[in-house]
Amino acid sequence: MDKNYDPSQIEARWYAQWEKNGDFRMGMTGESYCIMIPPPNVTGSLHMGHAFQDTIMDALTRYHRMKGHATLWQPGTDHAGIATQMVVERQLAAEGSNRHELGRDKFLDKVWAWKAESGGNITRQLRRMGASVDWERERFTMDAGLSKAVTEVFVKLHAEGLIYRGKRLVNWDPILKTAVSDLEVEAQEENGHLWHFRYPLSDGSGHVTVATTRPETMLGDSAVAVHPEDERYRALIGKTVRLPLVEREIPVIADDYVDKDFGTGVVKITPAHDFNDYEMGQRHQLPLINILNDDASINEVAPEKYRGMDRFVARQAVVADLEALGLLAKVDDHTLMVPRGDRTHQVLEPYLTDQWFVKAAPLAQPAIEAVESGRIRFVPENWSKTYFEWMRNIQDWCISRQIWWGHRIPAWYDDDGQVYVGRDEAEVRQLHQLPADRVLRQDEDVLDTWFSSALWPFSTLGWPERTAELAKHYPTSVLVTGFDIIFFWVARMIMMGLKFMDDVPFREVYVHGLVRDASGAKMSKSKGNVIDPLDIVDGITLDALLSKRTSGMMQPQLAQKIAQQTRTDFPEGIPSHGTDALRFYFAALASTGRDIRFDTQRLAGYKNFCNKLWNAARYVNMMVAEHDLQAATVTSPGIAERWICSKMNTLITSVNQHYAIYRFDLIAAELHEFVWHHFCDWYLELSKPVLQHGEDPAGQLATARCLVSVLETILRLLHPIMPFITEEIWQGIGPLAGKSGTSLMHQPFPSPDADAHDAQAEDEIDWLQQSLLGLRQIRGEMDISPGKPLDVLVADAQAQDETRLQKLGLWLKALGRIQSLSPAGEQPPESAIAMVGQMKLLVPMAGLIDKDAELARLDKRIAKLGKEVAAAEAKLNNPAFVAKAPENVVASAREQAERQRQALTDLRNQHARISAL
RNA sequence: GGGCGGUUAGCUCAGGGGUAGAGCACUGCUUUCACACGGCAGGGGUCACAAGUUCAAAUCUUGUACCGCCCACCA
Repeated sequence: MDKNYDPSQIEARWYAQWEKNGDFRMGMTGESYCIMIPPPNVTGSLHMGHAFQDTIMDALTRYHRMKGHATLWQPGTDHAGIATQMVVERQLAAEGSNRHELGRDKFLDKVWAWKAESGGNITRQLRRMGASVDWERERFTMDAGLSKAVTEVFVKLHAEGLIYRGKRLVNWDPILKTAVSDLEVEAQEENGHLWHFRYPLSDGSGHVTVATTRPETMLGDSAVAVHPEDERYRALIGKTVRLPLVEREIPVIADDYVDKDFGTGVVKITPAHDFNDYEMGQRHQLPLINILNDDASINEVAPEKYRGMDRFVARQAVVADLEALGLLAKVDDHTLMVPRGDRTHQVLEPYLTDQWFVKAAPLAQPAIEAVESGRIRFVPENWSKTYFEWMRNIQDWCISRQIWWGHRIPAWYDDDGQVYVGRDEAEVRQLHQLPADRVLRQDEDVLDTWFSSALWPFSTLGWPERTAELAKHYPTSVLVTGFDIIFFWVARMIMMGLKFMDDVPFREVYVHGLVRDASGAKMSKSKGNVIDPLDIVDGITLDALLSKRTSGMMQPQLAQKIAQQTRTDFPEGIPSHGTDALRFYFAALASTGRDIRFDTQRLAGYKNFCNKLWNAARYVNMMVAEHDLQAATVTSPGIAERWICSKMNTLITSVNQHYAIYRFDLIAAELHEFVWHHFCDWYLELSKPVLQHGEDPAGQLATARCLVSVLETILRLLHPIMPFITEEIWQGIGPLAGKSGTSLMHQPFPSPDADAHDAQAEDEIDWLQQSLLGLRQIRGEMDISPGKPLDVLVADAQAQDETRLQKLGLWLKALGRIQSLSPAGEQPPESAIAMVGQMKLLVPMAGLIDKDAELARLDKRIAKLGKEVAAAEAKLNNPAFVAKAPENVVASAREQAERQRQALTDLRNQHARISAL
């Protein structure tokens, strides 16, 4: 083995090997453990969020695979309708073309070509992360099979009246010229104005003043509303006003939606361009006056002057014209929530169009019950509240999109405008007995991408066919996802799963946090703070990082600032850390639900951890090389072996428990603690005197065997989180431990063994550690060089101490660099003392220790202990404590106080003796 | 307006009624034959604030402040 751990070397080899051997293949026998990957955008690339999420899913999958479960981690990608179409349209724009020029079929060819070109990117990156997905089962939401599932679901829901078509007010993106769902609207607080306009009463008796944040919509007003109990305006109800500029007579109506205290208490009503006004329009049978074209310019319904103007241009014109007429009462600054599209970031307009909707409430009800009853459990639990909140107020879901890339809606129209829904045109004709000469046109629209994603847990398993894998792996075990798509995806999968599979799609939903940058900001391309996980893995030079962050920007003016920040944050670029270190880092930070602030220093710490493990393995390999581990010789474990096995058993129990509750942070912390401190700092050190200087061949063999077996167990424990380094080391260590098999990933995950618990061994090694700690403190604080051999005297040794000195003397001497260890006798020389229970270890001061230094050391200890004794006594002197606290608490407080008092007395005596010198 | 988080050592985070923990950073010693990406020892926190419950509160209750997120129709 090389002296230094080099991840790039190791990681390059193993993934290809595993994949070639079919190691990730779906299991079909035994208990199912199945995770569906949240399908990333097929043309996208891996970001930190993916890397984090994939680490968790891979750790779970590998853990359960090693547990012997029939695992399936189902991979695949999403066609991401709007996002992908936008990318290709941008490419066309760069070529000076557009999709309309190209036509639908040619445009779709282009998209497929782009998918073929860039679609492998994210799956390659997934491989680099070590993801043990079953690539043979990779799916794409636009595959024939999945498309068939989409059609099937659409047709069935439509037949049941759960999908309907209707002219409704929807959120309209005037750039994309498509409807989007409520969820795709991002409301942003922005500074705007509140304009107050006077609308003259038709009878000439005056005017009412209305307030609006969108003046141009007044062109489509069809009423003015007041609160029915508003004294000020009671007399106006039923009258009409003359809408300025348009010169239309519109009624003054009463509706208790109006807030008397906001603005003037009079609201202009524009049913075709505002969701509330739409509702009110329905209640009062007001006409819907649509004044916008699909690009949000003013249409021919408005007065001629405004036609063709963009909405914002029209806004200024309307304000100017009203002002000229003396009808502008005032303008206030006003902050308002502006709805913007999550893709284009443009202001969306409520717009009246024909769209397809899913009737959500009937589907939501069982989905709510599934979580209430615990058939689906959120981790952490509090996310269920968010889920309930949304589901109980769910609105119908607009599923049609006026774009080209996606699943075409399976509906056909004849020339009379009749709509027929069916699996294909032939079925439609047959079902409705349409004559062959009846011309049918398929609906131009495609479905919302999330419609197909909602079917992912069963469409990927072959539904609507009743496949064996569907029977085996549905419902899946857990969904691992971010909170941002609970509504978009999680809720909808639950609704669709219950509807079409009659069972939940997954039993648990593990909701992880967001990966943020070092200062806590969300990573985004426009902020230039994105870190590509693979740059952490492989490393990247500053120049490459700079060009990555500043090229292809939507806002090139930010490039300089981003470059500057990047130079500050990563003056030397980013060194290579390897996949295993990054994965371990993610695991260590994955405490439930909390966001991760990316911290390169902590990450570097885990790279060091890999190096530590690597070198521990080198040591083990070297030390056991000369022993025949497979020899028939029967050995019995020594005290150190019993100790490390006992500790390891505790670890195994804990790790298994923590997997069950998704506490990867605790798993990582405990593994780190065990490997570094228990195994390397202590057990490897304890093994050295035995193997190097011991004269007991059986003991040496026992030690060698234990080194190998503990290391081999460590590798199995670490493997789900750090697959590469563990596999690499295991290839050498596994056989030494008597294990056979081509890969560590199929070895059994360690399970606890009650017999391994050994309180006596733990007590004895603890005694040894206390003794060594005491001596090292003296060395440290007295500036005695670590290599300087000591002569140590022992005083006040109890019977137990004597036994332990016998038993553990070899290690005490070797690890403490003690050249002689002897009884102190009646009149010991003045010494620095280390106390281990009653026993005292004396390091004679002569020639070694400075009197003042020792006094200072004692002062420090006395002060510290004195405080503790005072606190303990105060507690025990409190009668309420003694009377009311549980007996065992009082008893242990007494015991501890007694020990501390004794130790304090010893220290004071020692201080007095040294002072007297 | 409603809901959910967070506030613990310089930094990143665990802990969650019984005398404060980790990693990194810091200080001193240390290149001894697994590892200097290392070893040994050490310093460092009135656990945001206030009141309450309790023998005992960083931990439970209530309130306050600040930070963050989600949802919501006030024109």
